[in-house]
This record gives sequence, structure tokens and C-alpha cells, in this order.
Amino acid sequence: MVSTNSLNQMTTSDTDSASSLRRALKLLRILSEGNPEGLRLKDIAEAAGCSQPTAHRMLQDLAAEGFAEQAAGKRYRLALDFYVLAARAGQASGLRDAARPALLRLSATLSDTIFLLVRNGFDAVCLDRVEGPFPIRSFTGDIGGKVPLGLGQGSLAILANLPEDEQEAVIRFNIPRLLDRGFLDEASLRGALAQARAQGWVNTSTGLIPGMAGVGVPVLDAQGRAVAALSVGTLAERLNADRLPHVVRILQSEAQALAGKLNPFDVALRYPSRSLSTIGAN
Amino acid sequence: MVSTNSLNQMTTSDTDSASSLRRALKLLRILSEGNPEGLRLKDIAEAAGCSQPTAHRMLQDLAAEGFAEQAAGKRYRLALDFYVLAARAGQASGLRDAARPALLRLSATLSDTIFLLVRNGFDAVCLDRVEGPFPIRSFTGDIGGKVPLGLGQGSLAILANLPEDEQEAVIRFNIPRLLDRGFLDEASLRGALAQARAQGWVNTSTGLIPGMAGVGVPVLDAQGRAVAALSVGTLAERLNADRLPHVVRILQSEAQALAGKLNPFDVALRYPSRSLSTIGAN
DNA sequence: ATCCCGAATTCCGACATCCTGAATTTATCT
DNA sequence: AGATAAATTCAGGATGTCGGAATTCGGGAT
Repeated sequence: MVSTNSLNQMTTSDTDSASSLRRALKLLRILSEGNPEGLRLKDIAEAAGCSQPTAHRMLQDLAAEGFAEQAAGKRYRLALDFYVLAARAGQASGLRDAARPALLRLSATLSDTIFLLVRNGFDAVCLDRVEGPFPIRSFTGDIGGKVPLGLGQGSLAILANLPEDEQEAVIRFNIPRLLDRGFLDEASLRGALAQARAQGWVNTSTGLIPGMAGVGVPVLDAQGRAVAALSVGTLAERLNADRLPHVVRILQSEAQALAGKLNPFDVALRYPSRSLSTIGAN
Repeated sequence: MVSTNSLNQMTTSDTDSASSLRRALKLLRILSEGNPEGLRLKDIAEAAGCSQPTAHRMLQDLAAEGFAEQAAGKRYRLALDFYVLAARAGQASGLRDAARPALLRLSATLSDTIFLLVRNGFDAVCLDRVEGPFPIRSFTGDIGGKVPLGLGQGSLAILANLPEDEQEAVIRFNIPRLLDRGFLDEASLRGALAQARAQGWVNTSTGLIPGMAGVGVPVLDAQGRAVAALSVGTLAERLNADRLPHVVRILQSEAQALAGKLNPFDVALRYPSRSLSTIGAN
């Protein structure tokens, strides 16, 4: 049989006493995590823990609103409208627009790929990316992609500059996830964090991805909390001792300028106080 | 105030006798179209045509599932989770991954900004984009952005290569929208379409955006229908008579190669993928 | 080409959930 | 601070929802 959901440990606080709306939203998550070609109704119903007619009706509604669609073979998948709709979600803080000129400058100056990452719960999310001419492999992947905080240069830079207690909570939650991805034990993570905090930037040529290297710097808000990170991803050979200081300097300069433009209006992104309800998913 | 501009497609039977789920989904659309900083409950309720308590409860559910969040000032807006979730929606056809190498090659070769557009209803959606060193203004905007079919090079290239009846339907629907954006009367649109169909590519240096120019070519499926477009956006001076033919040729070449890779996902000729493949790996 | 089986979709009665209006708390403005 | 408007909570009553059963659809084998 289809092995049940892989990562969903404690999907929601209330086992099954969720509202019908929340159940429907779970369907979207299921679709998002499933095969992009589409999922069969039966499997969706099973994953959602509801009957087939119920799943069917909800999916019909989702389709009618343009959130889902039925591909050939009757398979259901997310529709493009959903994508379009969400494109504006990243704009919340205006960070993306604020950072774009910096990304373009950095990419033009360094001829490398530049990432803009923001913190989102226990993850870093790639909010934007400008590609350089060199082919890059990164954890972060595409725009909209996410990595556990601590994995990768920018992600590490953010984690290193969180308030003590939050950092600790994130570390505790992410250690298993990091081990799953095959990198870092807790000791080396804490070592890397200490160094990152001390020197203000992160340099990982430590072979996480063979041949790749990068530099990440945090973007700090008025309280010194990391809300984002700028990072460079490039070939290891392009980050030698000669070039590294230059790259760090220019990155830090842009990060600082960006911090100045931050909208102080909503820096304090709040996290749902209700236990671990929403963060378990994905 | 908040006008409920619903550009919903034909699929939506727009009677107000919608299920509660569909009403909730409309809320997401309202949030998406509203001020990215967030909307007040009162306005949301008004735009959705429901009472405040109802809107409130639905928004609470949306927030609990990570689709929305409450910013300072109690304003509601889409959350980053939504963005992350939707990032995988664009993957439906695998077109994006298939096209990425081509985009990178084109950008590297031409030193200009390259767009990948796909058709979505009456719009063209920017599925991916690789930026060149020159600052560009485009209709399409960011990844996830959309333009009415017919506006812009790639968008025009798609429209020009749709089946007769669909094209006609799109034109009829889009004419007012195009006029709204201040460009093109119907006659010149039809003229441009005829030319685009005849020569196989679109060249707009016709001053839609001052100083900007671009070339778009359609990506055709096995039946000769346009499913996507590749386009170049650049400064008008960079598309002179000398360079234009070269740009067109290389674009067409990539578009053709891309068409060959298109997934014939119409029929499930696929061998039963029961084993492991239904669970998408990350 | 036909049969057969599993999946998808439709139907319907019982029931739980959701909606509206009023009350209470919280934020915003003068 | 006071006043006002918005946001949130609360409680019945109505409506939409749920899941089993029946039907249609589609795919695979003989």
C-alpha cells in the first residue's frame, strides 16, 4: 500500500476535530506534497482521512475556484491559479521588492548566483534568487523552496542570529531533520553557529555539496534579530582566499543597506502560540 | 473601496450559492488581491459578502493551517507557508524543469532577460525567468505574474498559435482588458496576431514600454497548439536589425528543442507506477 | 472486441457544522 | 482619557455536510 504521509508527525493539535475548512486545506497540502503529475482520489481520501465522496466534493470545489485541476487519468493536482495567487504572498513585508536591486547588483558584480532567504518557522524559505552564469547546486533550490534552518550558508546565518531561546528551540527541532539530510552532528552545528555569530558571516566550503561553496550574511532588524539572509552560491574554486574577503565585504554592505530599508511595521512575525499545531506539517 | 474584481474563468458558476469551502477560498483570493500589508476584517467580510464573524472564523482556520497570518494591526494577509506550498504547483507539467537549462543558455548567450510563459485561461503566466544584466521593465513582472493573452511578446506568441475558436474566445474576452491597460485596439491586435502566426515569432519594439523591446516565440505541442512561450526582454537599442535575426533563430531553436521534451501527459501510457513513485520525493 | 474489476461519481437521509444577530472585549482616534 | 469603531466571543436555529449504497466510468485482461 501507499505508505502513509512521510513527514507528518503531529499534523494538527486536534486529532480529527478540525473544521471542514481546515480539512479541505489539508487537501491542498496533500496535493502539494504529492506527485506533481497528480494524485488519485482514493489516495487523497486516504491521506486526508476522509471518505471518497467527501474528498471528491471538496476537490470539486477546489477545482471550481481554480485551486486544483483534474489532469488526464482523473488525477487531481494543484492548478496554476494557485501558483499565481500565491506569488503575491511573498510580498508581505515588501522585503522582496526592497531586496531585488541588491540581488541584481550582487549578481552583476560577483557573477554568481545570489539568494534571498527569509525565516519561516523552523525553515528558511527562498524568497528570490538571481542566477549567475555558473551552474549551481543548492539546498534551497527554486524560489519558494525551503530548507531547515541551519543547513546552508544563508540558513545558518539566520539561525546564528536568532534570540537565544528561539535558536535553542529551532536547534532542538531541527537536529533530526538535519541528520536526515545526512549532514552535521549537533556539536559541529553549534560550533558553526558560534563562529557565524562571532564573525558575522558564514562560509561553507566544507563540502556539503561537492565542488560548491557559498557565503551567507544575515539581514538584521533593529533589535539585532535575523529576519533574512543574503547568500552567494558558487563553485568552490571561485571562493579562494583572495576573493573571499571581497565577497564577504560586498555582501555585508548590501545586507546592511537592506536592513535600513526594512519595514519596522511588521518585523515581529509572530508564531502561533498554540503548541506545535501548525509547524508540524511539511 | 475594495472592488471584487473577479476575473474568474468560465469554470466558475458564479451564483452566490457557493459552498462554504468555495466562499473560504474566495477569501484567499481577496487576500491575494488586496494590499500585501494586510486587510482589515471588516473589508474582507464586505468583499466576500459575508458577515464579520463568519469571515473571522474562516480566517482563523486559514491561519491555523498556515495559509494566512495576522500582521500587526490585526490585519490579515497571506502567509509564507502559502507561498511555499504553491511553489510546487508550477511543477505540474514539469515544463519548468525542462525549460530551465534552455533559459540559462539563452540568458548566458544573449546577455538578456529570458521569460518562460505558459497559458492559463485568458492569461499568460510567468513560470520562470532568468535575468540578464540589463534592467528591464516588463508586463509580466515577477515569477507568478500574469498578463492578459495578447499583451507582450510571449503572450502574443501564445495567443497567435491557439486553435481558431479558442483564440477568438480569448480575444473577445481580453479586448476590454487590453484597452484598460491602454494598448492596442482590436484591429492592430488582429494584425499583430496574423503576422505572428505567419512569421512564427513576435517582435515588439513598437513602443509598448518606451525603450524596451523583445522577441517571443511559441512552444508548440504535438498538435501545433501553443502551450508556452519563450521570450527575451531587453533594451530597444539591443534589438537592432543586425542582432534581431540571431536572437530569433536561437530562441526558435530552443523552443523547438523544448517542444520535443514536452511530456505527452494526455494518456496514461505509463506503466503502473505502483511501487514507490506515487510518493513524491522532496 | 468483450468481459470484468476497481475507481470515480452521484444520490440521499441523518446529523453535525456553520451562519446570523447580539453581547463583550480590545484597539484606535480625538 | 474618553469615546467610538473594530475585533472577537457566544448562543440558538437552519443549512450544508457526511458517509454508505448504488451507478457510471475507465482500464486491463482474456
